This record gives sequence, structure tokens and C-alpha cells, in this order.
Amino acid sequence: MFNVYFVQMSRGVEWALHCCVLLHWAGPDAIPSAKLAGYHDLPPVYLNKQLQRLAQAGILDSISGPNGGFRLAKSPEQISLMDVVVAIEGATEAFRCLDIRAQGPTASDAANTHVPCSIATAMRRAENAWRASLAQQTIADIVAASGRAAPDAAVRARTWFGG
Amino acid sequence: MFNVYFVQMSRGVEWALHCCVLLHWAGPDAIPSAKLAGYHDLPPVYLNKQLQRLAQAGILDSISGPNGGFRLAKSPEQISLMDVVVAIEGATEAFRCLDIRAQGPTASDAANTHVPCSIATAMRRAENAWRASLAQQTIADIVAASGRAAPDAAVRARTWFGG
DNA sequence: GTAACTGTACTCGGATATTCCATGTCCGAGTAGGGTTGG
DNA sequence: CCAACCCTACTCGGACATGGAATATCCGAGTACAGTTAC
Repeated sequence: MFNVYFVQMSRGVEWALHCCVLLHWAGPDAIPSAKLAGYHDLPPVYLNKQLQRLAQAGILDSISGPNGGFRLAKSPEQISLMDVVVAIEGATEAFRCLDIRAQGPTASDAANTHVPCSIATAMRRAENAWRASLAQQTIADIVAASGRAAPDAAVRARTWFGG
Repeated sequence: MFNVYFVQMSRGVEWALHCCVLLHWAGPDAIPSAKLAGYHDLPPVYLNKQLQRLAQAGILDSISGPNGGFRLAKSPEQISLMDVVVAIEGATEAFRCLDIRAQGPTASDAANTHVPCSIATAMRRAENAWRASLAQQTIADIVAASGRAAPDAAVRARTWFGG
């Protein structure tokens, strides 16, 4: 019925978030994945794979050929952290409930199968809190916070990509 | 500096929570891991491994020898879901920050290294919401909710373990 | 001089190895209880 | 009959295989620009 675990959140999520911020700072031109990877010494082809997922999710535009690359498909205000997590990790519930109550000698007890599992409910409550927090925060918030913490970061990034 | 991902929450967490509830229902006597496993058709030895961690965390008492097994070391009110998650998964932050800012050509920029990563901060905020929800809920709450949903569950479990 | 064409270099995109961690298993250490034997 | 001893069975506990997913990589498809050539 329910399946509950935590799926691993790959480090690709962190990469993707950084790239979204960098793409915003870099400006409207498309940036090749290799160049984005070079900014943080990430494996270029693997980063490309993560950016593909963002593109499929409609968060980025992908442009082939010379002068191609990736660029933001929406404004930073329209991209929540939840969107990025879902794009990379998939829409599967982080906490899947196996409903192990349905296994074993007591599985046939009628009361079990028609009543939601209290443990799944409790874990889902916690997960929903996590999701709500992610959904509230956007790339624009990250950009703003970074701007306050290190005002020159945007200029440095833009310079690096521009040259 | 920081390392941020989501570590996988093993299904062992779900098993552990179910076992805590079952141990409460079963009464003060120790229950062998094999018998707990049989209740939900779980791999006995592997479940034992998870229960070991709960014992090391002080959530369960482990008793060797005949008539041995595991029993709750605290009252259900004193065991939060967070305690169980930490016991199984370890105390590592679920979201580890790799701080990829410290890599690559811009790593030497002084401003970067002394300022907290905005992305790590945002992700940690979400994770803290998750942890807070887990910390608020206890095994006693699960027991109470299960009792409301299926009043005979406790009796059935006790009977099964007693016989 | 202009325009069409061709070739090249560069980009994404999906199919393919590799590594690592959760999962699952096996055997050893320790213990409590019962049976046995000697007094 | 009683008590001390030993032996067996049962439990946890840590060390050892296995599988699957995340990680990393390679090669093919498509495209835009530049150079070339024909008119």
C-alpha cells in the first residue's frame, strides 16, 4: 500500500542549485556544461547529465551546437528548491512505506489492512515539513542571500564566464 | 568544510519503529529478534543488526542467552522518532554540504571561504524542519494513534508474542 | 561582389562501465537453565 | 535428598558476501558558424 524509505538525495542536487545560481549570474547567454563544471571542478559529463534533467523539467533551456549550452528557462523567483530536488531525484516520495504490517502471520487481520499505518503517517508528517520548507524557498532567495553575504560573487562569476 | 547530501534512510528505520511499538505492546519481557522478525516476515539476522544499533543508542536493552532478546530501555514517551532515526542512520547530517565553492578556479577568492554557503543554509533550514517534526513525535504518540485506529492491535500483538 | 554550399568544430543526449553503500548472511562469544553425578 | 558441576541450547555480536543504485564515462546526433567556390 504505502512504501516508505528515504531515497538518497544525490549530490547532483547541490550541483544543480549552484548551477542555477551561476546561470542567473552569468546572464542571458547559454553556458556549456563543461564551462559550468570547470567553475567548481566537477566532472563535466556527469554534470551534463544532471543539467539534462533540469532541462527536461523545464527549469533550463538546452541549446545544441556552437555557442550552445544551458540557460535558465524561468525567472529565479519561479524556481523553488523543491522543483530542483524533484527534477534531480524524481517525484517519488522520499519516505516510501513498505507497510510491513501486510507481511507475516498477522497480515490477514482485517483491521490492519484498512487502517493507515501510524508510523507512515508520522514519517510523512515530518517529510511534509521538509517539502514545505523547500517549496517556500526559491533560487531568487538564494541569490539574494548570496548577494548579502558576498556582494562581489555575482560580478566575479559574470566576469569568469564572460571572459 | 560542509558536506551536504541526503543519506539514504534505510528501511531499517521503519523496521525499528515497528519493533519499538511491538516491544511496548508485548510487555516487559525480552523478545528475541527472530521472533520480532517473524511477526512481519523480515530477515531475522539483518533485523538483529538494526536492533543492535538501537541497543547501543540506549533505546533498547539487549539480553543474551535463553529467554534473552530485546526490550525497551525507556518509556515510550522518552523515545522520539528522531532518536530512532539517529540510532539507525547515524548522527551525520542528512544533508551534507560538499561546499563545492571551495573547488575550482574561484576557490581562492577570499570572500567565498569565510561566508556560509547560502545553498547549504537553505537546505539545512528544510532539514531542520524535518528534524523538528521527528523530534516532537514519540513512540508513545505512535502507540496512541495506532490504538485509536485499530484498538485490538495491541491485544493481538501481545497474544501473538505471549503464545 | 554575392550567395549558396560544404566542411568542421562544438554542443547536447542517451547508452554503457565502475564504485560504493545498503542489504543480507554466516560464524563466534557469552549466558542461563536443566540434567547429571557425587556426596 | 541435596548440592555442585557440566553440558547443551539459545541469544546477541561483529566479521564477511551480495546486489542495486548513484557515479562516472564514452560515443553518436544535431547544429551553427566559417571558409570556399561557383555565378
